[in-house]
Amino acid sequence: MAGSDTRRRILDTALAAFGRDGYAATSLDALAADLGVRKQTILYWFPSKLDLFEAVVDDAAEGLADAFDEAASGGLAGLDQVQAIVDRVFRLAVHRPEVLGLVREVTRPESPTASRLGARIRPLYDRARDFLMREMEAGRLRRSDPAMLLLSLYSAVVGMVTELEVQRIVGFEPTLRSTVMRRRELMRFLRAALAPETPAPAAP
Amino acid sequence: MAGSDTRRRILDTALAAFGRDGYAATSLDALAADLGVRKQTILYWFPSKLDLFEAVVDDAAEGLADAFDEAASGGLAGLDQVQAIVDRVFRLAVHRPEVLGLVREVTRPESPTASRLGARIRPLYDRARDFLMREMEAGRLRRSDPAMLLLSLYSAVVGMVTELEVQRIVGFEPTLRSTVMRRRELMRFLRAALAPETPAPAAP
DNA sequence: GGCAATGTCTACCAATTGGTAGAGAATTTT
DNA sequence: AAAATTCTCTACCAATTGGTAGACATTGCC
Repeated sequence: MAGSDTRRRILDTALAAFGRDGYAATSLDALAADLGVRKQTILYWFPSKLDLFEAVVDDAAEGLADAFDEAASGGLAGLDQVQAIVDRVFRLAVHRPEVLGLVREVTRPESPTASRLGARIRPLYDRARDFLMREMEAGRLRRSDPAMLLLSLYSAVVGMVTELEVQRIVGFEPTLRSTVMRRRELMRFLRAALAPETPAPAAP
Repeated sequence: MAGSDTRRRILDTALAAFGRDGYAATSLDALAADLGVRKQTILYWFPSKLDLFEAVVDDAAEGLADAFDEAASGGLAGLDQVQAIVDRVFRLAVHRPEVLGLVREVTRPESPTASRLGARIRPLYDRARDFLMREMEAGRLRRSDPAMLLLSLYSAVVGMVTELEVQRIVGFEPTLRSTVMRRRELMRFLRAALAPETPAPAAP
């Protein structure tokens, strides 16, 4: 049963590599070297590079779904629920940035695995849209097109989280403190955009 | 002088390819085939693939700067100026999605050309931050950390614009109408987040 | 016409790529 | 203990990669 552990290790290392460098820039040889193993061991567990990539995508989608489930299981409502999910995604992004890098990679226009991720993500999307619709009707969120709003949310969160390097580019050293600040800023941003028209926050 | 035209064509085609498929997934042979030319012609104008990529990045940065200049030269203020820039970026993204794809490519954690784009983009960044700061002090925008806000803006705009494929993934056929709607939705989002605390919109 | 510069090409090349064939070790099953 | 299964390895391979060397054509200049 030691082999199954190898499979797990391959998936993890491949996720990191694909998410960081992309599919094309990741060679099986480099991957194998990372794992301290021969390329043929990888090809034993996954018949081809593309098969490996698809398995990694499935694995990552599962991880994402779990994270959402966890954040959505607290029975929260309105902005609090939104915040819980944003926090969870943020946490995921901080200690496993590869996952979001992989999402970015798979959403390339030419990616043959886009539909694969789509099928895995679709249920999450539907749930999120239903939630937003419900909260809007209950007056706990500003009313707008839920599908569009969800895209905006996705863009804001993933964009902010993924584009860490942009910070570095413009000379923003990403420290722990700046990460905390960014999350707070993002929440300010989201709250301002999502809060219902009739404001009731206890601002200082 | 026909050669200089070749150089231009190579830059354009390479920008499209790098922006769509990424650096590693773009081969000089494929590029040459696209151009109806031999790979060695490319290597005549650009000594290596990396040199070509850097030239493409410079070219794209120049294009971005021009777009910003154009949108910022109208002497607008507050949200109107923000909207003008968002519109401009949106327009660029619609008929030249490769440019933003390239930004995404170059902001990969391992990219050796990140600092190159950074140096080209930095002035734009500084100008934008100064603008936001001014507008906040004048009370025309909600007060917050301008650098952070700028990142949020960047994420929201580029995220929304770049992740067109996410729409497709969740079954949103990107039509002209949906594009218009998305821009409107984004502006709603931004206005809600950026408008000063004392609201004065003429909502129905 | 001669000639030099410019630009595109053919002919190669070494290195790397994903992948195949099958040997050999370790473990489990009988 | 023998046999079968599971797993990782060595030895290759054809195709593709970025890149070099230099022939060949075209153009403008004298």
